[in-house]
Amino acid sequence: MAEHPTDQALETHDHHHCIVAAMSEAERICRERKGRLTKQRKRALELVWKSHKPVGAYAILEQLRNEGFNGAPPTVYRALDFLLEHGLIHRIECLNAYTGCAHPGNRHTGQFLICSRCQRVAELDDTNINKIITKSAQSIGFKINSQVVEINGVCHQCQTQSNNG
Amino acid sequence: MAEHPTDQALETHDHHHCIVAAMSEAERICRERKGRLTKQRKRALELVWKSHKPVGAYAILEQLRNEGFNGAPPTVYRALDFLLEHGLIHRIECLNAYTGCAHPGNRHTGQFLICSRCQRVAELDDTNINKIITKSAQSIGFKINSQVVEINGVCHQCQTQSNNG
DNA sequence: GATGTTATGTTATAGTATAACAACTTATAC
DNA sequence: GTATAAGTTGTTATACTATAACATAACATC
Repeated sequence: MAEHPTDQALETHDHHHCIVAAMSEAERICRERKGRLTKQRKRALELVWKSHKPVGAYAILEQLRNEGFNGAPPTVYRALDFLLEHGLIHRIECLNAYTGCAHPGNRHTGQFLICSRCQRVAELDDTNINKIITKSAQSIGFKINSQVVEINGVCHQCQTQSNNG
Repeated sequence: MAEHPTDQALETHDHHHCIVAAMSEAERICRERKGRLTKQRKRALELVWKSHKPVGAYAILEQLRNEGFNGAPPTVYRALDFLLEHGLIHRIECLNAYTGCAHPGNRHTGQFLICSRCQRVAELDDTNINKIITKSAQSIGFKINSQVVEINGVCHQCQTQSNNG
């Protein structure tokens, strides 16, 4: 748990619990789907979950290298691809970064609230948003494969306190 | 108008008209806001509008170079920044590319339907989508600055015809 | 025509992602 | 048990996207 002080200050919940829960969910899902959650994939997932801030592929790479893996970029991108495919993480397009999926299992479309102050991302899974987007697309005959909904702004916590980095 | 054959085949409307209209709108808006639509910015905007496919910054750079400008990446990114600021183009996050704004004027949030077959992008400006997203964010105290809504799929035209690249 | 402001030129570099091919592991069948 | 096929990782090189930093030029206003 060697996080930055700011990270710790911002965690109002037991984030360790998040990680443990996410990992055991991932194990279960991969077992079910016969996906192989190898050592590196597992470690990559843990690193993604380490905070609620999305992490870049190269940040993960650096961590892995610090831990003795001697990987190159493709190693990390492959792990991320696997995790994305199995719905264990999401990619945040406007940050070029990755974040743990709050409701893993089936590949689904969430909405992401990205705080520009604390950099944390919260995942909504508001089916109303999906529905209205789907409806709007259907009305002009567009067939949806996937949706990207990313909302930039300031989270509640950061609005009500001023001492954030 | 030296477009690829596929581009031409896909254009079911007089796209030249789109460009002309967009440029004159841009002139008007810049005059109004006292933004300087310089030669390069203007040319960049025209190149963005050249098709309904979003174009990357380096594609624009290459075009400009072909035309005798001897610019470097910053030249193009600056022009794009200006155009984004004045609401004349949009950035498509999941493509790292730029597309002409269908309703320029004030900086607004559109929704983008991205066709994976023909690569064309259609812009919706569905206020219902904005509203429901805003509502959902507000309900957890999140203050929105900007929204990214990008919908990947297949457009109506591509669904009903098979001869698309 | 001096001054401040805005825009562009230029060089270098940072950050993100993938192609292509080799080597190794694992699972399964024979 | 070893041959085979499938999946995973290693390795090198490179492509693509974006910005920092500083120099120069164009423009507007007085």
